[in-house]
Amino acid sequence: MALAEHACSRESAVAARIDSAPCNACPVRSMSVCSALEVDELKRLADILVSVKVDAGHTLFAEGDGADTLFNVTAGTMKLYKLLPDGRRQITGFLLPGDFLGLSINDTYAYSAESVTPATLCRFPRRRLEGLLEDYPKMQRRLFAMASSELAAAQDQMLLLGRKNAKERIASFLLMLSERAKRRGYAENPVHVPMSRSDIADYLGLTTETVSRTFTQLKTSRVISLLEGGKVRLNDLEILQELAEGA
Amino acid sequence: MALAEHACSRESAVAARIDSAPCNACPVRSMSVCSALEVDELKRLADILVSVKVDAGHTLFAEGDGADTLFNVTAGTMKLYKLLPDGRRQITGFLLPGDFLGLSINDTYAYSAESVTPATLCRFPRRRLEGLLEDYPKMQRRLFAMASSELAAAQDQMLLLGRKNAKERIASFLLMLSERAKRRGYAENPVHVPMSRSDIADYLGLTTETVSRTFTQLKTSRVISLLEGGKVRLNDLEILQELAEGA
DNA sequence: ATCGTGCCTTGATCTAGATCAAAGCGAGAG
DNA sequence: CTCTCGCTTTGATCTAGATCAAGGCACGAT
Repeated sequence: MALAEHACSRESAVAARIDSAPCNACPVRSMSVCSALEVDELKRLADILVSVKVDAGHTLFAEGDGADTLFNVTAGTMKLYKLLPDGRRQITGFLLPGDFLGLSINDTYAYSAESVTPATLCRFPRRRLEGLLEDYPKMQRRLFAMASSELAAAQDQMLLLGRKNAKERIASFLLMLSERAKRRGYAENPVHVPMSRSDIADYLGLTTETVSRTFTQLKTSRVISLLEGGKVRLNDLEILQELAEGA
Repeated sequence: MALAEHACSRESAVAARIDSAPCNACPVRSMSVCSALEVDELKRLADILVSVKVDAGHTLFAEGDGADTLFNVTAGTMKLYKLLPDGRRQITGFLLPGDFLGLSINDTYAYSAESVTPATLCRFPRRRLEGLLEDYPKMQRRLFAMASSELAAAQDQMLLLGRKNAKERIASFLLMLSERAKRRGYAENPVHVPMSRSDIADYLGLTTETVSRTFTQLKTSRVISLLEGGKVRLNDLEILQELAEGA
């Protein structure tokens, strides 16, 4: 029996305590921290989590907020970003189902989190999840592995932001989206690109205009095709790969 | 009794099995993974590590090499970097004593590691360290905390690379170095800047010329002073902070 | 001492991408 | 059906920082 409530400090979100055997049927179980746990252990996880549904454009939390909840994306796409005082924005990552968010060193979030599409997430009280990590070292290890691969992705992104030109950035971005979709079992070619030009720009350190022009260039040179509903067909993976590395 | 040997596949490095009670006296014990262990537990760590000394400019390992060793910096400064096929380089981080390197998701390094100054490191066989992590969950947790804070630093760096201008980048860089030095108990103001202009450029996504000009500008406006031996005095932290955030 | 060989700095010019400006275009509201 | 409003595309111009080009300076080797 699900009960609706107001979930977050910001705007409205619908939260529902999971009825029964929740995690077992979870579509992202195999992708996330949960994959570290056995069926019976999952019960303890289910006990501390609440499922949250949000509309597109919902701010889950903002940089500097007290970081007492962690989340796991189960459906939809989220974006994480940082702002400079004058409003310049850097999106540090897009999250897909299975991704974790909310980790922080001190006790405040180091970035803001907002949904790109309608999304659902599992919400965990930080303290209680930490308790679980103490009891289940394999879960701790799994979380460490996830953080490590995020770190590797962050280093790739530094190379992109520091040294690649606009075309290389867009090519890399499309390949990355396609690769991630594939590993989660979604369509990898036509790849779904749900975020706006302006989000892409803020992720790649460009402007909307440059992103738009570069998409047009790639389309004109037949390397990609822009389809309906935010889908992009990658017509020549090989060329795209070369473009991405500037070879 | 120390025995010298050739350590790495690349160039020569001097490795020495530690004689006795090694970690106890280690200058960076409190800063690194080791801080998670008690004196008696440290013995097991000491058993699997070898101390390595390298000259400045020594390549410890290269991107793509088999990642079967991990390192902990005990003295000196290291740099990690990624290369594009045409030689463009992005330095993804500078490591100070206490920092860990060598983590990888698959079994190859995702970046190259080279010493900026003469350095000493502890070298661990990956398998055996992983064994230790299984036995000591608190060490696992400590490593996770270190990875998390590296991740947070990487996100800051994305903001810098994606959205800050040259002056903001240099100001941020100097403040970051000073802050890190402070937390490790080194001099924070005149701050030691051991890396070349070209390394700084490749870390900040600029060219040597721009780095040099920007240092000159900051010097001319009396915000910093360039001292002997790669030291930089930060004359006005407040202004520097404002410059860094573009306020 | 003198010579090189790498840095580092400074100057002149160029350019990729930003900025400024103005149409298209499309989905939801009325 | 038509009107908006927000997003996207395209065009014209501008500029921060890259690139090209000399010198200057310091330190190790001869």
